[in-house]
Amino acid sequence: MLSKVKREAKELLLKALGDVEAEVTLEEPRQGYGDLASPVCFTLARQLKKPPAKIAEELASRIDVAGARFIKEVKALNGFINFYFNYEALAEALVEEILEKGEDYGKGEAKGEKIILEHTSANPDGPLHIGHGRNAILGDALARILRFAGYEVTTQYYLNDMGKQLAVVVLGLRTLELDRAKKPDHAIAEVYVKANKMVEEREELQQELSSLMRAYEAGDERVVEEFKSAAEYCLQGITATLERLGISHDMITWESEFVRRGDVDEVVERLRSTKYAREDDVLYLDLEEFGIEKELVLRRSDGTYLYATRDIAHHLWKAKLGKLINVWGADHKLLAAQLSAALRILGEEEPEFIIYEFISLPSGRMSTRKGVFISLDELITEAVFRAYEEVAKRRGDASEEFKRSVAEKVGIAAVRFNIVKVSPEKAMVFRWEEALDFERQGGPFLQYAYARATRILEKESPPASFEVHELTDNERALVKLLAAFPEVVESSAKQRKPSMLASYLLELATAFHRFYMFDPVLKSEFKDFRLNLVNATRTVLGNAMKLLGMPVLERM
RNA sequence: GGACUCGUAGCCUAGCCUGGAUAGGGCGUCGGCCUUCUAAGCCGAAGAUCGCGGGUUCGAAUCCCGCCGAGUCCGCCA
Repeated sequence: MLSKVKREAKELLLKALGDVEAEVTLEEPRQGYGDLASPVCFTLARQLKKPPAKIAEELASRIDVAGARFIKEVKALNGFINFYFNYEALAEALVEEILEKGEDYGKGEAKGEKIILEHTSANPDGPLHIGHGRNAILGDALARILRFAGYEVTTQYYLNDMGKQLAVVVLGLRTLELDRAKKPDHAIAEVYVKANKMVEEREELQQELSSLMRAYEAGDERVVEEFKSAAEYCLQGITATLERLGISHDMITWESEFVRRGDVDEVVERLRSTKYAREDDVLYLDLEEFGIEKELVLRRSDGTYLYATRDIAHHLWKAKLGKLINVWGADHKLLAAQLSAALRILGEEEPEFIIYEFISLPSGRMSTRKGVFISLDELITEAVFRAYEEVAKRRGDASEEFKRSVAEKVGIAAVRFNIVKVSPEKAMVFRWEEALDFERQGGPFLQYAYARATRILEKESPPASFEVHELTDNERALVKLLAAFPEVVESSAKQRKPSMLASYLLELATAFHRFYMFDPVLKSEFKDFRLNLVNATRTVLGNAMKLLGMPVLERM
């Protein structure tokens, strides 16, 4: 809807410009300068050899607003052209559109493009820690946004089953007891940490580890069974955690598939015949031409392949399924560059990478191997517990079931929102006080706005017809934000930035809370319109929260 | 040492890609608002050399260059 208004403003400007050539841009000005602004006169100033303010005034006086539907007034100020909306017309058309489209309001046209979105992909050697959580939450939000924007998205978990980590777990399971009472991924981590120590301390185990890995690569039936059951057991725990957060994957791809199917041999042969290949006792690619100093080793002197080699084969395979997007941690930047270069050499399409920086502890980096990490389970549990205390304090008289259910949803929303609202390129330091401090503008703040809207509508449902009065400032702010939602979805998808949607949600919820404070609905003479506005706001809040995977609450 | 990312009030953060009018928020601090649709809310105050220096531009937090500081990576690991 906002795009319609922008188009109208642009047309008015172009018409007033006549045959003067200029690139007309529109921006959203700060408060007090109208609803849309164009700085076009600044670029024209040199061309016309006149001060911008003068041009703006002439231009503004030439704009005829009479035939416009959503623009009411145009003013020149400080060299800018400022447009003022006809909020009454806009509100009427907008509210009708939102109520008609409902859950589909903001949805983009089908783009006819398939996307394979890889995210989470943690090694099956223990539970997800909060760093993996950033990956999963970011990836899942992105998947939801892309789908809503009109892309056909398949989410993928790439399971790294050929690494040393899983082999250490398997080795450990041969002698150590698996604690079946524990959540599977946590039990596996316990074995992993112990086994790692053993391997470090006893040399003969390192031999055993290598032969175990070779046996797995060769497809030794008994060993394959051991690896598979260990990985699957761990995965049970991991998917349980993800499920609690509302995250799922459409497909899980096992790394070992590419080796056994011969995909890796094939891709190595292809790369070997290019001019970038070098071969002495090892086979590697010289990637200097791509600005990468570090050579990429494809095959060791003992003839085995490396993780990166297998990943090239993996990407070649999945590129056939659609456009590729990978959510990877910052530690994989070099690998991402090397992988891209290798694919470029082969003339294949390169994946797009969403790189996120690390979440570290005040004491430093997390490490599953050392057992130094905060698991996502811990974080969720603590957040839900904290939420429970809050509900108990505020709704002490409510049923136990109500308190538990609200606490779960508030906790999940808080965890997801806290992570998704900050840009991925920002490194985070995890502190419990901060993670559990339900900040004023966090997940619960959004859920509360939704619940407030719901409670009003429970008391009285919005009538089908309504008259629009002259809007208050709070109503205008709300209308403008609601109108912008489809554009926010579109650019959030295009820029692959869920955090944009998070910022939008905060603005929308803030606008609604303010409206709620100052503009009574049920006791208003404009009740009919306001009920509809509340309904529209609730719809958009719900749609937007769904895109971030946040549960909504009817009451809290 | 090299490559990449980040640097915005005491703390956290938006804006940076695509340059525009007084740099948005939040936490914390101080002061207000529940006889009115749930105060997980709202209003107000104080708090910013947008790391530093230069350049481009009518105009720079935003683009370019240099420097400083932090993080990450630089295995025949995954």
